[in-house]
Amino acid sequence: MSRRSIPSTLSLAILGLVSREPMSGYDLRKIFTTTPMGHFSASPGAIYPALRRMEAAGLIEGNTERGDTLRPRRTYAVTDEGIGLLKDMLSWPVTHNDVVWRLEELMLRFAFMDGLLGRKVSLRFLRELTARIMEYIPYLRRHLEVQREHGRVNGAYALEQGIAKYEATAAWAERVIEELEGRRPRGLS
Amino acid sequence: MSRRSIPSTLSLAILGLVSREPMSGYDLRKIFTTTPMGHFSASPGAIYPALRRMEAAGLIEGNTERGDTLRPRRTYAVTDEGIGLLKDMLSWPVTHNDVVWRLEELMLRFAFMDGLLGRKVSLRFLRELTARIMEYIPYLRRHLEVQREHGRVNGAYALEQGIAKYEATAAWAERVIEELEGRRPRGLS
DNA sequence: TGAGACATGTAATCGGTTACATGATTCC
DNA sequence: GGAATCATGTAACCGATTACATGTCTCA
Repeated sequence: MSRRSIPSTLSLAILGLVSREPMSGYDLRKIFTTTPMGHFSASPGAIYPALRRMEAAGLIEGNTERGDTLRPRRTYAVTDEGIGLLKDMLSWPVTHNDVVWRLEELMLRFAFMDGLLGRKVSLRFLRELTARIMEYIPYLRRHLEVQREHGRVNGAYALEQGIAKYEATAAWAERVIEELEGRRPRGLS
Repeated sequence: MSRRSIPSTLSLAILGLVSREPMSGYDLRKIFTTTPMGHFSASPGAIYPALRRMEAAGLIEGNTERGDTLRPRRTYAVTDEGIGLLKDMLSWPVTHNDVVWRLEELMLRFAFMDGLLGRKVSLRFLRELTARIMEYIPYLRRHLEVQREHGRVNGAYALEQGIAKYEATAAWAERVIEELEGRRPRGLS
């Protein structure tokens, strides 16, 4: 795990998508508006500046088509450096803070993992994820007691929703581990 | 549902907390660092400016203690206008976009609902939430098929996690509805 | 030739992050 | 009197949102 990083989750999504196949900003916007791929802003004011930043950082490379016109099309492809950073970020360990604050980003990392890194890395990721969630849940349960003691009925219920979310994610991770290990038939959601 | 609103989720959390009892910025920071109350930045650079904005907007009112010193303590209490806005925001219907992009904010709204509005409003909220989730899941399932057709193994799994999260939330909501209606004993998470 | 999809951009504004700075009170 | 905790703030920077602006291609 190195310290190299990327500013935002949006950038990670862009880097991951562009690493699968070269794309224009418009293609990215289409993906963000028409698929559940993360829920990223498809606003041009977010995507085009992000592409320029990443190009300036050497992570992607733009190729201009129709360059003579006033409305050229630019297709971006990932560079070796971009692939390096992406692989590096996808290899990061799953931390407590990831689980608390960035669960969606973790899922994004997982979604891009199989193309660039092996099944083993996916498995390690899932085991770490499960471990971090299992460490976190008791803390949430203690606060659930506190909410109840204070008579915060809805506060307690809302916490229960959080716990249910983490439990469902841990159960999902365990199921996927079994499937990836071949100990269980695959693909029945 | 009026159009009046507040800029950020952080502001909603602050308004809700301050509406329960007057608090200083420091008190808020402590809550954000030591409890799972949302996961808000406890950074002074976020909280103190937010308090000033909300005071300027007339939603809260600061009371300075120790005003003669260079390090006064300011305790903020909600104003009538603040209560009005909060009640209004808590009464908003649950929309598709809320479910897709702001599930955590929905839970925050729910957590503050019982103090200011009746059990009936909580029940309506939960029914709307369940309905919006049930409408959303088939869309996610269709995209799950697309991921599988494209051979995106991890992509499909990541989507399954999303679906599992929504299913767990819908199940939670249905359970809470029954408990609030008295059709089921309460409080066993 | 017009509609609709394709395609990229900018400017103003705003809130959050990070890092830094500093003072007050309590209690041993 | 020193440590820990209480307590508030600011400045630089940055990325996202919103709204606006505009050009290009395809096909009926």
